[in-house]
Amino acid sequence: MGTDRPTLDTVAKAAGVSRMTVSNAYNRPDQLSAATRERVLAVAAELGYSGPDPAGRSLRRGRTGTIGVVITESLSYAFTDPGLVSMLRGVADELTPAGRAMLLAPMSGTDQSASVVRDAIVDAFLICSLPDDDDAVSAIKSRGLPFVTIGNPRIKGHPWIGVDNTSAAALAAEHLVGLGHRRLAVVGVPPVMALEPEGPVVVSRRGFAHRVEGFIAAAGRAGVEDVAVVEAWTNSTDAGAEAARPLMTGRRRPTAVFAVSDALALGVLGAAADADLHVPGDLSVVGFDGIDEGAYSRPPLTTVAQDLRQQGRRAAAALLSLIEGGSPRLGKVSPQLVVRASTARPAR
Amino acid sequence: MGTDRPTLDTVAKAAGVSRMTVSNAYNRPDQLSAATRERVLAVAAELGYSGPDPAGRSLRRGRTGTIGVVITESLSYAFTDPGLVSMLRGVADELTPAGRAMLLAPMSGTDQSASVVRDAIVDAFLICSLPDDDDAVSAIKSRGLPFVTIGNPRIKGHPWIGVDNTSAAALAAEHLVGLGHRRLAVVGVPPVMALEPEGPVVVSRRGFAHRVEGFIAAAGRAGVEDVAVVEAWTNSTDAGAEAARPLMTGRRRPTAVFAVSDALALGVLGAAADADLHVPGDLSVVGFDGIDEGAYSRPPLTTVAQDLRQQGRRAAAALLSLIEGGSPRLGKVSPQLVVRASTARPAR
DNA sequence: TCCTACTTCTGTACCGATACAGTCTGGAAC
DNA sequence: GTTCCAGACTGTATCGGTACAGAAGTAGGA
Repeated sequence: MGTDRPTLDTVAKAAGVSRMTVSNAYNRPDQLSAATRERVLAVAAELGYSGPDPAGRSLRRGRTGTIGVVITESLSYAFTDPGLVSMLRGVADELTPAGRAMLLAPMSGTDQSASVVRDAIVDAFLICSLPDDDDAVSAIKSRGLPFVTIGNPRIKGHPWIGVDNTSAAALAAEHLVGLGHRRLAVVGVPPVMALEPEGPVVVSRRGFAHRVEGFIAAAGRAGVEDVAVVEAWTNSTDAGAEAARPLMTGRRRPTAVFAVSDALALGVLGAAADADLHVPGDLSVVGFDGIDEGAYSRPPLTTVAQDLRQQGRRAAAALLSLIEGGSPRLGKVSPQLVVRASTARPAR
Repeated sequence: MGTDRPTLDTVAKAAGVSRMTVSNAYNRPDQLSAATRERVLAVAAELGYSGPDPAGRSLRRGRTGTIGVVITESLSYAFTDPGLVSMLRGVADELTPAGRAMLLAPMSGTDQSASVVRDAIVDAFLICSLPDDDDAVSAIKSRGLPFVTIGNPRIKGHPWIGVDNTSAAALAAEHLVGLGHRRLAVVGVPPVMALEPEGPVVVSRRGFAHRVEGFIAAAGRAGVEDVAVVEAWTNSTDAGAEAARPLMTGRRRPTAVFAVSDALALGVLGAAADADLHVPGDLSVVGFDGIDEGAYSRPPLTTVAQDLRQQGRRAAAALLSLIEGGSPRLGKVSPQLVVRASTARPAR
């Protein structure tokens, strides 16, 4: 008694029509007379009924209108990664005109990740940069909903989009060696849990390791073996700066640095400035991803661009098509070396 | 017949128990013997049943485990705004330990925004920076779900958190005037639709106009009337650079610029560098928001920080408490003037 | 032996809506 | 005056679960 939320039934009784008629007033205006419809809506408004309850509707209809997005381990971390954010932006680009919402699952690192996936009220999943053996991935598989993956788990029978990190990193190596650099360094991120203030977070699912290997291998093929490797504790600008600091001094310091992400690379630029090294005069820097900020840094960053926004867009489009029963094709994206002002021939 | 997805019933029949027992096997292990539970789960696994369907469950339970987040007009734009992203990060911080997911509603600018809100399968809404008269706001009100607001729509009886943009901007003015600047400029964002590549987008819901007014008023109180105002076409680094360019030349160019967001301010730094003006020697720059990037720019940015991450965090915490039946209190956040290296006394 | 107390499991009634297959009404067609 | 039909509305079953109350079965104590 009292302040119960009105339902279809409440409105139906109050308007003196059947429940179906109220439902039709909202969903199929052509199934009833305009007069009745107006009356029903008026009664509904008076009762404070705001339309069919989404939960009931989605149960009956069998679809929810929302897409689940599952990223790395920690949502909080995801928002600090400009690459992931622009990927999300691409997803949003595609979902907005389709009128679908985006459900971000909070992957808490350890236990719940799978249970969050099991409880997600969605029509389909978009997986981005998860380890192959992640519990969330198998949970998604067993949900039996359509899904596509970006970057990491490549699952047979399901659309996938991404770059070949190994050959992409080779572009950076070839560029630097081509400019004449002979002492190189790589700033990577270890493939382990990083301890963030809010807890342990796996940050290296985006093929960072392959980028390091690909860079070293390509440098080797080009005749350069002198490649120092340092690891940043996480994929962020300040971690990049911190990791690069030791590379800035010494007689045999590298003349060029490849960072496995633009976020790190921006940190390298900062560390260089702090060490009074001029980029690109004293040090060349190459990043990876092609985030917008790279174009506005001082100097603008040379990078291996992979257009994450577009990947997000295409993945989302594929997902929508999958939901409609289509069988979209995705696949490898070609990375582009974007040469800006952070690389040059080494000083003599 | 055939490949129908298994339900509780399917599993119950196959395991020779009642539907309730299967349900309990998942939700209340203490309600049945370990042996039965194990058998039920085994049968479920064999049938490929991945646990209770979230839609059915949420209908029956009356809660969904997800929070709806409604931001400005375009989701795509939201991801380009570092301030909004860090606010989202704060929300994620709070939601992750609670095991709740975050539903981002795609506000498409015009029509659907309200219908997306009506169809959102959520327990509560977090509204961020919407105009008071937005359809989505009234749609949320009529849903009758708990909600809190950040920044713009301040609604009686619902928790609100935000800064007083007018007095916050005054901090910037007082700082600059205190340093001795007498020719000032403001980079604002007009309170209108901006035309982005993907369509018209309202970008000025974050109190930009109040910041401009607050700055001018405070400068006036301090005896400085010479305040030029330029408008960026959107709230982004490149728009900020573009808008600031005309301020960089001329005999009577301003000696200090206040940008209504850090994103814009970073653009101002870029424009200054392009014009060979030294910051802070030739030009002081103050931003607004306190985004992380401001700490790593060259030079590090003086800014009026409002800790958006924390606001997101507190708003989300309040929302969770509201869902639990609590009556949380939020309120005004005090902005902090963070003085870094982008401001100094004007050159003689 | 009977009774109480537990544990374990089952039955039934919803949660709020929509699909589908009618039923009813009034008017056009013959 | 029937027959037929389109349009407007209603009844019932069901979507997939869970809450709650009760029914067996099992043990321990008097």
